[in-house]
Parts: sequence; C-alpha cells; structure tokens
Amino acid sequence: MSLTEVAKRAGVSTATVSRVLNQASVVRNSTRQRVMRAVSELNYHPNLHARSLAKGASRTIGMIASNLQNPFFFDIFRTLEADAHAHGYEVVAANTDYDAAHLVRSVRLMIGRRVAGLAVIVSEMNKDLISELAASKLRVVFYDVGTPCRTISNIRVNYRRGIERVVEYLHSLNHRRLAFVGHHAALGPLSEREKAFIETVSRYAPDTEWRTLATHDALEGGQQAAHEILSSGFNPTAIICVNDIMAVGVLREVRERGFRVPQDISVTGFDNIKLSEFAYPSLTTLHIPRDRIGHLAFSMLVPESARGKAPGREIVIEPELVLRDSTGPAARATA
Amino acid sequence: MSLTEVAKRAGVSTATVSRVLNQASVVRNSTRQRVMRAVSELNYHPNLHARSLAKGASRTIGMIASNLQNPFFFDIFRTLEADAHAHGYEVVAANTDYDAAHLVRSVRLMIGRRVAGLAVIVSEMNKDLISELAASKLRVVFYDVGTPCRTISNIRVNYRRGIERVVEYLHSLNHRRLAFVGHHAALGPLSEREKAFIETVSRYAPDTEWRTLATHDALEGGQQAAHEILSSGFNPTAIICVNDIMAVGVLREVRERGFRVPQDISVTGFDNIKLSEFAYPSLTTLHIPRDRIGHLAFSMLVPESARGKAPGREIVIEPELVLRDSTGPAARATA
DNA sequence: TTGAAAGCGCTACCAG
DNA sequence: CTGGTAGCGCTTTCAA
Repeated sequence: MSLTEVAKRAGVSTATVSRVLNQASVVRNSTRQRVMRAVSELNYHPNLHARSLAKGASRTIGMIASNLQNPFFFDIFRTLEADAHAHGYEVVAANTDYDAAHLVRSVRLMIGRRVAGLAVIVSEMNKDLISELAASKLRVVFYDVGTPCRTISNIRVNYRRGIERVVEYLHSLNHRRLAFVGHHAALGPLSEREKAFIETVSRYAPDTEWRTLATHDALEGGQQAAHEILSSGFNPTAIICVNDIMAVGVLREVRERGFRVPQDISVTGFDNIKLSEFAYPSLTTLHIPRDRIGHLAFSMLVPESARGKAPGREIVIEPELVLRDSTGPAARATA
Repeated sequence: MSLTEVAKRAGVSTATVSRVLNQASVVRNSTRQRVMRAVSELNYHPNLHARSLAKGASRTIGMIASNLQNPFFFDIFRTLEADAHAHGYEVVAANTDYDAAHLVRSVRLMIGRRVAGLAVIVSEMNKDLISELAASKLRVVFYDVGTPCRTISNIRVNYRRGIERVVEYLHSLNHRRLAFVGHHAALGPLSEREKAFIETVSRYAPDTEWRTLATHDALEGGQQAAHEILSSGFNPTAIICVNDIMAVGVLREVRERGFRVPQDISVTGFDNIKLSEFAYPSLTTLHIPRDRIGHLAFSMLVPESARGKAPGREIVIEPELVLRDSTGPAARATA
C-alpha cells in the first residue's frame, strides 16, 4: 500500500494525496474527503522512511543513555520526550550499558537515521567519537563530557561541589571513616565523582580515613559493594554512594548485616530520584534536576524552540543537598 | 554526504560502494580498500531511511509498553533487545503511559516505520486497533490482549491463578479484611486482575471483607492508595497490590502511619522485579518471568529465529508465589 | 569483478 | 485547486 494506490483509488494524483496527508496548502474539501476515504479503506499508513528521505529531514531526535533502567536517565528521557512531542518530534532512545563500543554503535545508528538532534547522556566515552560527531554537522548535546563548539552544546553537573557538600556535612557530624561506592565506567564523570571524593576528603577532611569501591550500576551492585566493604575490616561510619540506586542496594546489605541506619552507619545517595524518598530509611542525597536537564537538552537541540539559545553553550548545574533519614551523627568508635 | 560522493571519491560506481558496505558479493580487495578509505575520509554514514526504502524491509522491531519506567516492562525490553541484537535487529521502544490514544499513535508510528515486527505489551487497548493491526500484515505479538490469528501471537499471564494463590495464602494466615490496590487502565488485564481478585475472594474466602482502589502506576500511586485505604476506616490486615512498584509505595505509607509490616499489616506485590528483594521488608510477590516473555516475543516476531514456532500461537504463563518478609499471620482484631 | 539504470514511496516545484 | 515529474540515497537486476 503506497501513495500511488491511494491516489488511484481516490482518482487523484499522488501529489494531491500527499497534500491532504500533510495538511499542506489548499485542497478542495470534496477531494480531501475522497482521499481520506481511500486512505482508511485501504488501511494506508505512509512510509516514514520514504517521507524523511524525500523531505531530507527527519522529525525525530535521538537520545543515548548509559542506563535507562536507572530513573535518573529515564526522567531525563521523559521530559525530553514530552517537549519533543509538544513540538511534533519523536524521540528514539538507546542504551549503552556503560559500554563504549555500544556507544559508538548507537551514535552511528543515530547518524544513519539522520536524527534532527542527538542527546548523549552517558558516562563512558570514546576518544574519537567527539570529533566524529563534530565532523558530522549533527546538532549534539553532551552531558558531562566533551567541549562546546559550533554544533555541540554541553550540560554538566558540578559533582565536585555536590561531593563537597556531603563530605562536609558528614564531617560535621563527626564521621571520620568514609567509604565511597562508585560504579564501573571507562571514563568521565564517574571516576570524576570518585576523584572529587578523594580530593575533597583530603582537602576538607584530612583527618578522615577513606576507601573507594566500584561495582555495577544497579541495586545488586550497591549490595555487593557494601558486602565487600563490610567484610574488609574497614568499618566506615558512613557510606557515600555515587547514586541513589546503588545507595538502596547498600541500605539493604547494611541492614542485613544487622547494622542500623543511621545509628550505626550513615548512607548517602546522589540524584534524588523518586525512589530515594521511598527507601527505608529515606535517603539523604543530592538533588539533580532531571527535568531541567531534559528541557535544556531539547532546547539546545531544536533551534525553533530555543529562544535565543544558541548552540555551543555550556551549562553547569549545581546539586543541592537533601537531608533525610539515612544520615546522622557518627556512631561512637567500636572495637 | 551520500553514496554518490563516496563513489566519486573512490573512483567507482555507487553499486560497488553499496557492495562493500553490505559485505555483499565479491569485490576485489584493492577496490574495497579504496572505498573504505573514501568512506572514512568523508566520514560517511549510510542513510538508513534510503536503505530500508530500497530494501523494502527494515531490520528493526518495535515494542510498545504501558510504562517503561516500571522494571517489569523494562526487563522485557532488555531481553527482547538482546535477542534482537544477536540476530542483527534493532528495537525501538515507545511508551503509552496507559493512554489508549497514545497507544494508537505509537502503533501508527511503528507501522509507518515498517518495523519487521511489533511487540505490544500494554494493558490499555483500543477497540479498532486489533483489527487495524490484523489488517496490516505486520507480525504482532500481544501481551494479555487480543486473540491469535495468522499474523498475531499472544502471550498471557494467568493472573487469576496468581491472585488465587495470594488470596488463599493470606486466608490461610487468617486474614479476613483484604484491600486490593490496582492502577487505572482503560481496559484489559488490570481490571482483569481486579476482577480476579474480587471473584477469587468471593469464591475461596467468602468470609472476607474486601475493598479495591486504583491510582496510577508508580511509587506515589501506591502511597496514595494506602493513604486512602488507611484513612477510610476500613482497616485491612493485608493489602494486595497489582504490582511491586505500587507495593513499595504502599509499604512506605503503611510504615509512616506507624504500622509494622507484617505484624500489623501484610503487603504483597506482583511481578517479582528486582526491587521487591530490596524493599523493606522484602516483598512477598508473584513471579512473572520477564526474560521468558522477552525471548518468546522475539521468537514469535522473527520467523528466522523461531524453530518451528509458527505465528498465531498463544502462550500462557503461570505466576509463582514467592514468599518473603512482607507477609505474616493476621494481626489480632483491634478496635 | 564492476557499471548502468530502474525503482523503493514520498515530497515539492512548476505548470495548468 | 490539481497533475506531472524530478529527485531524496540506496539496493539490485542485467550486462559487460
């Protein structure tokens, strides 16, 4: 079923059918009716590939994320998609599972689809990818990676500041043995968060012992990390997690070991996803506004929506500390 | 940058370039080299729209879900995608948010993309949609809805059985005041689960008082439902939830009200997503094998992968009760 | 082993 | 207001 068949059936030219299907220009009402009838009788659905090939532009934008399973990424996706729909765009998302090869694959795919814009919200990164992307004249927005240029915009989070806030806060509560739970990621903001942790501790809390650990980004990852830490002989009074998901995993293991949170051990998250409020105990965490990131990404990608927001910008977001029930004064030192 | 330019640069015809790009037929090695070089020098990426238009077939399969945020759906997506990748397919997913209009929109979009197959994993349904889908000769697999035919396969879960198991289990623990927390959905399996609940109770536990309630499918939805139930004067000894996400929401509200789970109130979930193990207390729930569903969906959609699995089949999955810490004997009746 | 050319289904421009 | 038609970028015979 193609335009031609519809045209034949309606007794008009393909041009006319195309017109009614695109609400474009003027078509006599009776003609429109006839075409519409043919369309529904034939159960016709326009071939979108042919469409965007002919138009030379596709009305879809791409988003690539490290782990859509993590609500942090999904929340961004949601608002991006909402904005997109509001402007007549579709968004197609891809997952990389923190794998650089997978990232490259997805980027190629998106370019192949000739997306109108591409949001790359990932932690891992491939060296040549950025230049490859810069070379293609595709509009791109990176999260936490790359540098702005003519077609590339940037959104970053001031992790360092976020980590500082937690560390200072915990230090003020007399915590002197801290553990940091991160997750594996080739490069970028994760090790960045870890680096931020290490540097912050040595600057603001030099009297503090610490230790870091990385597993995979999931509930089980947090659980496993906590398991290793608690089995290591290093007895932290607080565990700082790279995100809320892992913190929930940590919470469980800590509880199973018979420790009370926060009386025995404090735990913190990062991102402030909805789940952090529903954890037990609810998580002290750092808020990162995913909706804002989603809106920003869209406006940087679709020029018609950007009120004076030229591409090639860089925006930095400051995390805010959210105090809940998973943190408290450090426990007295126990043998 | 098109095939033509690459061909020009490499000093060959477009046909040849196409050949090397598709690993097809024999191309002299030196020629191949030249083409490859031109490709990378030009930073060329084939236009996938043109490709699938010319080929008359796209190597992508579509999946439509009610709420990808809910790990139940996402887990299915993951295994579907893994299978797809293993066979050289891509999968593009869409979300409906339990909205029938949105569903119709997504289906049209998928047909427009000429996907090789479509998995529709939703609760809501539009009357004409099934016939529209049947009319298009697209291979489709429905979850919990529709009836098998030449191009349409079906996967369903025996909810009734699942609900029976929970109700009987709770009844055996002397629970006599049950609440059921569902979520809004125009039609289909949700109200089906609710119906199953009502019928099961009146058949297997006629001496039981009950009440049902529906909110939206999210942590907050569960919380809100619990809030309403606990404020209503109806004091259930157990709350049965339509899925794990909502159960976690319920858990929180129950806890905040000062009730202990399961000593004061038992809570059950459905699906057995990972989070159910990490909830506090861990959730008694019904296991539904998302990975199996994902594999099934793929094999029903892609004939080359189906070993004798003809389309038009219907498969029923039986939920299994998983006992954890959120359930226990009914509390003594309190004024 | 390679090239020429006919489409794939749709849009858009130019006439009428 | 409507029709004819030249592409969009790629694949795929058919010949050479």
